[in-house]
Amino acid sequence: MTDNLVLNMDAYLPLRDVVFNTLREAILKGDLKPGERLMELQLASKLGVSRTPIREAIRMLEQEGLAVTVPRKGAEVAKMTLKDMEDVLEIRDTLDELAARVACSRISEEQLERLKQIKKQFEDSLQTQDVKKIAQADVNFHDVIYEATGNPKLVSLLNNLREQIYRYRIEYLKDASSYPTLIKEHEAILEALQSRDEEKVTHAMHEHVRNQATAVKNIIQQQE
Amino acid sequence: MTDNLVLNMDAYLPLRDVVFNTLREAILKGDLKPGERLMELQLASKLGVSRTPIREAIRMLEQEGLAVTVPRKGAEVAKMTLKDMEDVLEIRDTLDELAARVACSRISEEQLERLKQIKKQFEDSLQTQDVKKIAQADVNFHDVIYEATGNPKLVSLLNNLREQIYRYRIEYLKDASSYPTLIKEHEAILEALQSRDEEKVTHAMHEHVRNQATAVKNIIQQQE
DNA sequence: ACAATGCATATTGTATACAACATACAGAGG
DNA sequence: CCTCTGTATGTTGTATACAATATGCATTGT
Repeated sequence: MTDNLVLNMDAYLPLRDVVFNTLREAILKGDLKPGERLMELQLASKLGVSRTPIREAIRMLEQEGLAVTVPRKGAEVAKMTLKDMEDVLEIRDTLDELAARVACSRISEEQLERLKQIKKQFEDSLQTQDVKKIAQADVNFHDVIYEATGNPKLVSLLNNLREQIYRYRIEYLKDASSYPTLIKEHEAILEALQSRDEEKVTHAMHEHVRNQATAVKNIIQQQE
Repeated sequence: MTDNLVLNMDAYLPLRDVVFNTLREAILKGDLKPGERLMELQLASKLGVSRTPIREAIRMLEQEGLAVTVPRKGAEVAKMTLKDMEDVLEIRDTLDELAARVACSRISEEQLERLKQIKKQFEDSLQTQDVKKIAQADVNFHDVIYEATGNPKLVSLLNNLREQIYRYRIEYLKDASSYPTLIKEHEAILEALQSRDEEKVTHAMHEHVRNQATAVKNIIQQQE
């Protein structure tokens, strides 16, 4: 029998996951604003499903830190104060450093090659002025490093932390004056990884994240 | 009007939270074993509630990493391989070090005093042979440090990581031969915090966590 | 004997119904 | 005018009903 027709049964996703992804996207893109109420019936009718998958999705968002619910009052999009952001950035700094250090010894030649290409793509994206494209290219760059750690739990933690600052990072990337610095920092990280110099890698990554942290904090303070 | 009768309305907890806590406890205590199926109807009748709160609790456990669900198959208690545990311990090591470093500069005199008392309580608990009591006393010790960071997100992350290794840590604490080392390590951490020596604190904490990590890994290997 | 098929059953996925509670507002009473 | 209370309404909390799918087993055909 020909086994070329194993059409992927991954097509199915429970509605709760569809709803979860949809709401998460909406929150990160800013379509759902911090403090905005997440009313089950309203969301259900808007998304054309019943309350059940909505509720389950909300429970998941809650655990991701993207929503907050008060019993018998309902859920709302999580607000991020400057303090919250500082707390997240403090953790992210440390874990990104860990990821860099671990990746340094575990990254494969093939992954290094891919990182080099993606670094170029990032630089190209800076020309486009398309902020979301730039953000995605940056995400890709760091994802290679994350995956090189071979630690899936670390990867998902870092992705979660990144999510939480996404809204503000987008603002930061609108400022073209920071691009040269970004390029240099990526360069430094790549080179350090290529030479497998743990000291350099962690330092470069720390520098990179710290700069971003400062920028993000400034943006929040401006908004307040 | 007398305002002394503000009896706390916190008495109410949604069933989903009750179920969540119950299941989490059961998983951590080992009453629900890794790989064991979490069937909604069965749990519902056992806990005397309907499927709805059970399902929501499962979604929460899922995000905590304590349960894994396959669509249309159902949820089961997460299995922990040696690799999974190593991944968790790698993260925990780094974050505990971060917590120690941050706490070092932010811990109050009052908290230091409390830490000192709790350290004594821990030492007392070692005499009792009651493993769960010892584990709790150890948790208390570290909790003071966590809270001293003033970073709630870090606290909840560390609690979550601790949860994931709880089952194995219990085994580790059954071995009385490690007690003297534990006492010394706690002592070193406390002293370093009292002298506000960041270098010493992080080193002591790293040492402490690393020892525990090694022990936990040994236990898992024995079990396999 | 064995593979394929169909059927019964168990279980999850989703929708809906009902209950409990919160909120806002109007009206009664002071 | 103010306060309190009752009521109407909206929303969440929980239970249940129904649909779709997975699983195990018996049966059938070869």
